[in-house]
Amino acid sequence: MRHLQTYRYIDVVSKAGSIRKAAEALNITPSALNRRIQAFEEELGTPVFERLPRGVRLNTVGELLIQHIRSQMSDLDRLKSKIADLEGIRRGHVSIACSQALLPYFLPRQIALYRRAHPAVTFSVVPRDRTAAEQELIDYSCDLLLVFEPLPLTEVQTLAVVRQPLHAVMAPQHPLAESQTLRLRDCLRYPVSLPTAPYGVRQLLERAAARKTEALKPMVESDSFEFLRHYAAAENLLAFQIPIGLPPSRGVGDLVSRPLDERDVPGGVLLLGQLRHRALPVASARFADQLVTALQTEFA
Amino acid sequence: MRHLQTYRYIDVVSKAGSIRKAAEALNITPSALNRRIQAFEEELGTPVFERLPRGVRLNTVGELLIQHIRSQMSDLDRLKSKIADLEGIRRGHVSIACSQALLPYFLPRQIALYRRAHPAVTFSVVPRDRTAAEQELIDYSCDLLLVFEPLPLTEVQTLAVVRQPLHAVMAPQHPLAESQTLRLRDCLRYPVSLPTAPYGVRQLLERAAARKTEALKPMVESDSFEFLRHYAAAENLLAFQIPIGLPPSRGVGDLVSRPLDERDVPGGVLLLGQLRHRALPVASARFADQLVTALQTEFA
DNA sequence: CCGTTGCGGTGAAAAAAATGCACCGCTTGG
DNA sequence: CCAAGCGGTGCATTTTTTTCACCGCAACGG
Repeated sequence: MRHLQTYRYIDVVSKAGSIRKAAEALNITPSALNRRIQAFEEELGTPVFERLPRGVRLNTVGELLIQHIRSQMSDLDRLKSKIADLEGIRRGHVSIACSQALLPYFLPRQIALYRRAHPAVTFSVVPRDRTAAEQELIDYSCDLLLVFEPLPLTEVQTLAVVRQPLHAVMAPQHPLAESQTLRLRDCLRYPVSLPTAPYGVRQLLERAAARKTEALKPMVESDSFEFLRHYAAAENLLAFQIPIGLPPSRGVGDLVSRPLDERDVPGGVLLLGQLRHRALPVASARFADQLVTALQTEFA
Repeated sequence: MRHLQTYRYIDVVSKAGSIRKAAEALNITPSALNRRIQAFEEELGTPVFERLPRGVRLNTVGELLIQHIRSQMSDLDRLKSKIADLEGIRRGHVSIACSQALLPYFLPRQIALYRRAHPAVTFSVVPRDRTAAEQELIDYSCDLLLVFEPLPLTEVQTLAVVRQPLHAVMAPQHPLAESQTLRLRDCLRYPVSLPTAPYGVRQLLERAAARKTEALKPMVESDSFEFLRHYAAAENLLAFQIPIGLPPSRGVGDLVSRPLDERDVPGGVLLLGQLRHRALPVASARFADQLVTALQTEFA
């Protein structure tokens, strides 16, 4: 909307860190952008940016302002989606920041289900770790967050929480594939692969191992659960995953999964949330509702 | 702020009911205003006003839009007041819609008290009946509402409620001035003056009288409590008022007040509220805090 | 040490947008 | 049937915004 251009400009400048870079991104000359900002600051009666030798940065007022700008933009989106809804069009866009475990099965299924009912609604799914996901919410870059083992998130309002025990994933011919549930000690007798330290799965395992005074000695580490899963199949290693990241049946294709005994490794939690006090666009709110019921019925 | 001019224009047009009238109020030509509205509607992709033979009126989308506009404007005010606060200026404006009983003693005292601490904060006090006061909140024309015996107010969020027993007000030489508390039956033996039907005081008395199968036969009716009070002194009639509308001591100057027995006439409630889900400007929020504690300590 | 680079800012010309004016067609009410 | 009031439009005019070319400044690198 044109009357919010200045707001958009300020937003872009704050992200770019310099007027000239922002101007390039906005396809206008730096001087035009500079003048807009100056005019706005004059109107507001106070500077919004600190001028540094290598660019600009929001000052305290600017921080307040940028929050206001983001919330107003999101509110305008919400208005538009309400209007679309009112016209029966049911358009919209839903943007979700989520942990990797959601990518293979859960979200594709849920999104497909939602889009069968509302084909004009589009989706963005961005894999993010737990802290980055929260930042996406705060920036209004995402509507929803769906992460495993969140850190204390002060800006997030919980929509649903479900418990997720850890599973070990392995090739069908792995010796442990015989057991129905696995003890941690048994797992650690075999070579394992692990996600890197920031991930919830890794932290749960580290904590559990520490309690048993065992050490984790992963043969392979990676940021990618998909890689770990495939690698486990290839080299007959153990990998670890949570149920929502596993196919609905416990063994499918070239891998099987077995739950870890909760006495050894307590399950983590998977959290669906949104930015606190934010009113979501209708499409996002409806999709969130669907996720809440899906999570609760599938992982009660 | 200039970038919200179109919003302001739309707001004024919606209130004026015609583009030409609004244009006059805004000191621009109707054609300029008309074009702005057309441009905005085109940008939005849908009309906002219905064109009628004698003017324009908001359509459904327009109603949605106007809500959005009001909330955005109020949000901008809040941002500005936050900024002022941050700069230590503590400016601001507080606007209160209230019942008449608040006008003589309570609000003047409270506002004076607040302004001693924050001299740059300005106030509007508009006397309104209970339904009109709610409308003021919904329009964002007022920040706070302070009314006696509110009807069910769905859009209002309660900040404080205090009980207010009814008092009879009379000249010191009135026979009933002897008693400490009054029974309804005693009062009705003497000529009384009453506020008109929409007022809470009147309704409480009507209900109480009906229960006792008595009838109220006011000698004088008025919309103005101030008039009623002075008239009671002049003709030696009984008037009725709630404690918050009376001077702190029970008899001062040429009038005394005596409480009605609560067995006959149950007290009403005085409610302090704001628009639900609205974030108030800092000044209004602080003043509301002060009112809450004042109400609770003075009328616990 | 000095040239180079990238930054925010400015003056004047050029382009774009908003406005004012005069007018149209329409409905309504006397 | 006409006058009044309404929304809408074409065109000249005014105002605002953008561009272009340039300045001074601080940081960096040889």
